[in-house]
Amino acid sequence: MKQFKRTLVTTALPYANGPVHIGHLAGVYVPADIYVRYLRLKGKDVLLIGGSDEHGVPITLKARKEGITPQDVVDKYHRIIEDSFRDFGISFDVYSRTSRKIHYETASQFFRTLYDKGEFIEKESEQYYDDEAKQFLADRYITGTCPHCGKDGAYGDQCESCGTSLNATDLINPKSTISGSTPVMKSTKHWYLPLDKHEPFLRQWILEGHKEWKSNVYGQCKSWLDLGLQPRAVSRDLDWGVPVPVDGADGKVLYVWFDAPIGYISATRELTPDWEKYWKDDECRLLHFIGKDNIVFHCIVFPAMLKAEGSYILPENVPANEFLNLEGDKISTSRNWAVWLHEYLIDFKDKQDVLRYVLTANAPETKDNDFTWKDFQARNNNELVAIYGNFVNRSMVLTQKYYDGKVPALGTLTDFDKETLDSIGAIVKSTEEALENFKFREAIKEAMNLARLGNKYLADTEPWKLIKTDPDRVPTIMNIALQITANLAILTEPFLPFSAQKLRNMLNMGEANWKLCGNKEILMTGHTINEPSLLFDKIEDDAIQIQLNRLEQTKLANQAETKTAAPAKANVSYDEFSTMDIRIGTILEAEKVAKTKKLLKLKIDTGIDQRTVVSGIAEYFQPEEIIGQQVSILVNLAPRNIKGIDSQGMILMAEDADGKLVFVTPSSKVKNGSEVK
RNA sequence: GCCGAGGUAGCUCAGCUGGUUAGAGCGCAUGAUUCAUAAUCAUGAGGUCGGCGGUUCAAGCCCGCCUCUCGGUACCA
Repeated sequence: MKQFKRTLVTTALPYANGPVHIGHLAGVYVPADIYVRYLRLKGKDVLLIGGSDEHGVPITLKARKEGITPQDVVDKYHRIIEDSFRDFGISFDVYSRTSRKIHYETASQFFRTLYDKGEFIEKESEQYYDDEAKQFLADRYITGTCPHCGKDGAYGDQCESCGTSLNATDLINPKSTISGSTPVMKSTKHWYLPLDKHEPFLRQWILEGHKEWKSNVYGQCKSWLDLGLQPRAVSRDLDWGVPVPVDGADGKVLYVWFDAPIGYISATRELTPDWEKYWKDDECRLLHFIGKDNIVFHCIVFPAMLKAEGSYILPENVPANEFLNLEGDKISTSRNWAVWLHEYLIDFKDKQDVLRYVLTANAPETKDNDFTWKDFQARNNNELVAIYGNFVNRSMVLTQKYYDGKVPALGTLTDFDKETLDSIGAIVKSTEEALENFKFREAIKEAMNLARLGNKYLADTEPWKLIKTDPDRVPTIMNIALQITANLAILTEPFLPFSAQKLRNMLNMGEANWKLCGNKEILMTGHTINEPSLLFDKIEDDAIQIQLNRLEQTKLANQAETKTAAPAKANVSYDEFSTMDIRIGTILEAEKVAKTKKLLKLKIDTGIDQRTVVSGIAEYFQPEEIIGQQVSILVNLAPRNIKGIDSQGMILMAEDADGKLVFVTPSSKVKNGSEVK
């Protein structure tokens, strides 16, 4: 394996439109912090880079909604995020933000280099333009009626009520959210990064060169490469972001996906004038810690950018994690279904390590995992308190009691003593091995085995009995128990930095140094330890119940919201309404459209004729169970070809709050062809 | 539909290029113990390794089909 002189660890930039939650922590920041702390303890040259991602349309929308500027939005969340990371002990060497001047310079330069090298292609395209506000509209700035579910308030990229992803041009009756006017199509020029051009290189580099990447990462890259890469726009029409540094590009900024990863580089520049040692020297190892939603950007898009630029190194590994769920449901910022870090730090003051421990022991390394408060409590009480805290406490209390806090001298070692001392080294070794391979769950379990070893050693040697029958033997036992404790103080430092620090203070040890790990004489004979205090406290049921109640409240609030009917659409005249010809018909035949998930091909007797309609209801109905069903059908909708079938009309469906579709059917049977008016 | 990842004890997960009676932690049961925040230590119960079929002397691991979960992608008049 190649030896590197330096390591640069980047962590996905949190988007500054909300605080950080446990999903972010478990997936990215906790493992990255553990890894970096470990390397630092080993005396390695390593940097941990982070920062807030502050551009992009969602932030401008949030600002508009709250009547403040985008800068206000990002200032607010950047502060919350930065403070909570610091208080939580994520040991960034630099935590920057993409609205800083140095980032604007770095990103502009980066773009300009690629531009000058001819690495972009230029394309004109037609996009919606707001004539009143005099600006092009990003997809998110356009709302209208969803062509799928018919609900108002769908965005140009997605309908939030049915979850369908859309093109802005699909929207019925589009409106600009800026001025409320109807947008017009207008031509605009943008630059594209031709990912397809880099495909052969990426294929070679990943599929041949990095077979050691985690299977989820490797698999997703392969999936994308096999689908074929497309040119991707690097600019867009918006006034919030890094301006495109080219003449005649007024009103255009770098697309946020292009700008954000460059933030890693700007943050490093902000930190040190030697930043090129970390970015442009192939003796440096670049690692990206991310969640699975970011795999494609960090394994395909960003490397393509770096390669196109030419002077940068590429990531050596991208240890991406899966997602963490909360009490069985997906974490969601918009639904407020999350444990927010800044709130946790208040509710569980000085319990940073408990959350760090739980999130590491249950990290979503190979598949999505579930965080439950009950598990949180159990791991604290049964593992941190009972195994780690308890061992530390009993070895220190005994030392105080028998030897007045002075480390007693080692006497003659029994075979069991030697075996136990050797086990320390073995545990350190397997912890290291797990850490080197980004297996943090396994690593923390191994580290805990050291505390288990200590408990077993005390139980087997029983110094509290020997003190009466064989007092000369006890100093050796207590010396060994204390050496195990001292080893724990170092070994657990990357995972539980606050508790490890506290333990070192109790042991009167000084700074941690990984080189001492596995050493059998960390504490010298006669060394005085301090009075012990508890490392971890039990968490009682009521503290857990408070959290569960809060989540229950969120659930109720969300239900209340979805029960509220959408507001009425704008008025239409009777003449407009009467242009629609809605009839009652009967389903004669139904079959699933091959190679689709949602589509049924229906044959309808409309009373006028028998016609074919394709309908997206296959997820809710089996073909055989709807034959004979009476339905309402819009018969004069312009026909459209779907999956090679001409669809002549649209079946009317009512959508329930949970998204379930039901037919709009006459309350008693009527003749086919009856008009609905 | 297609692509990717996953489905192993009640829970959370290990299981290397296929090889003896499938492992760990937590939980549970029983016993021991009291230095310790009733914490600890030992022992034990508990699994047709998602299902069916195949290859092999031998399959949790390889192949085929099916099924469920998560993600991506197509599609929704």
